[in-house]
Amino acid sequence: MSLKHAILGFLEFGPKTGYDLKKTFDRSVAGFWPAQHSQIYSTLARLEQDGFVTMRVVPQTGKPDRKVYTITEKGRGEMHEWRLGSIPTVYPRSTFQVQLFFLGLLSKEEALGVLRTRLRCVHEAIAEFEGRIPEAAHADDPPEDRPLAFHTYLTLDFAIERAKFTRVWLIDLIAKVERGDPARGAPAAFEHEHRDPSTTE
Amino acid sequence: MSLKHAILGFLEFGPKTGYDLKKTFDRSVAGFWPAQHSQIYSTLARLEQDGFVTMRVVPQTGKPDRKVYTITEKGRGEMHEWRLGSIPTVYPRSTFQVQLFFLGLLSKEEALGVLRTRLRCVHEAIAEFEGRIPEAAHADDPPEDRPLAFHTYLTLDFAIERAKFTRVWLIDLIAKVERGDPARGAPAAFEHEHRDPSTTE
DNA sequence: CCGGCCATGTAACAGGTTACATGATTGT
DNA sequence: ACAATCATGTAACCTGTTACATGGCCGG
Repeated sequence: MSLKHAILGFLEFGPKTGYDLKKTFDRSVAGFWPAQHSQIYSTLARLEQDGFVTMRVVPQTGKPDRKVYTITEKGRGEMHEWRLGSIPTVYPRSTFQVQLFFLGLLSKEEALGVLRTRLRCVHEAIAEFEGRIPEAAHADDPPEDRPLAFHTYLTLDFAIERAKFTRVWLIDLIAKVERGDPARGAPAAFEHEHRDPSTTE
Repeated sequence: MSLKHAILGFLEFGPKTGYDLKKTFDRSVAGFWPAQHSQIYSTLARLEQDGFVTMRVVPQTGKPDRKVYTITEKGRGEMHEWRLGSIPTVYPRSTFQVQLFFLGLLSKEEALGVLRTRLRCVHEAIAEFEGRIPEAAHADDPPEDRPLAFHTYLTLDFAIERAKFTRVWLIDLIAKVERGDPARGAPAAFEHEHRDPSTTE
């Protein structure tokens, strides 16, 4: 359960409300761990019950009262352990790979269409990530979040480089399909123009 | 919802029972779309209700009866559309990146420890994937699944190459941290030996 | 006047995980 | 004797998504 630890991680930099946390999430880890405010609020409640954080109400006039959460020593301990612990390598579900897997019953032209569309998406993603670098490299408004800047940059860099890798891999695959040469062991998967029900069943 | 389409995709190669499907999943897409048998059975029931598949009971003696599911024309249509459609680029949640993000409050040595552990995991993953290539390249037992071999290989190749990319990226990061030179914009995140609560709050 | 910001939640739902449950046959 | 294979499911649970709900203040 990573949401719990992400929240604890942010609270290590200073007390925050659920609302603050939502903004912090959106500014930093949303790319690989998005969180709805509804989920943040309910997780905070559970963290308080479990003694990882404490809450104090700060009354306001005109606006709803703020519920400010502060991480406890127990919370810091939990977070420290989690940080050091090796995380079981879980392979995230990938719709892209499922689509790739079932591309076989398409004609060569159809398959190329899908792959090229995908390539454009990856391209756009790279551009979007790169556009976020300047903003990420500089300190954000709340001064207590400033140490986050480097890590936002770090994960952004990872995302960009990985997307670039995906791009070359896709370009490579497209070239192979275009040549009608899907490398080793291919049972002529991209050969036939259209599936013939009588042969596949 | 990709499970639905993965099931339809497999049924395009021929009628199958839920049990067969579970095995097919484990042999092919489990790396990026695992499925429990409980989930497969309930999804099949819904697919039948929606008219994407039909079911007929094949009685057996000594064993439980088989419920054999066959894809309908409607099901093929749905699958064909899904295959052609561009899938919204969803960034899967990544615990690894969350851990990376919150590495900052560790000492340099601790951080290096975590990164090196991670590197070993990636290393092992590569070895495991590569070990699966020969098995994937050859036809599987059920003859109607033979066309799956190439696509199993394709997605396996993607997984391997991506893991190799991750390996290089990690090695690079480790080197940077060792040099104490975390590149551009780093606010000395790996500098301090241990967090000092009074300075972070 | 309207939309957005502040700030909190609740509730229904969808998807996925884990455990429980049955029971004969076949192989070691 | 014991475990695995065949073959089906149910039920509780956890995580995450979407929509509903409130209400004052501020800027254009």
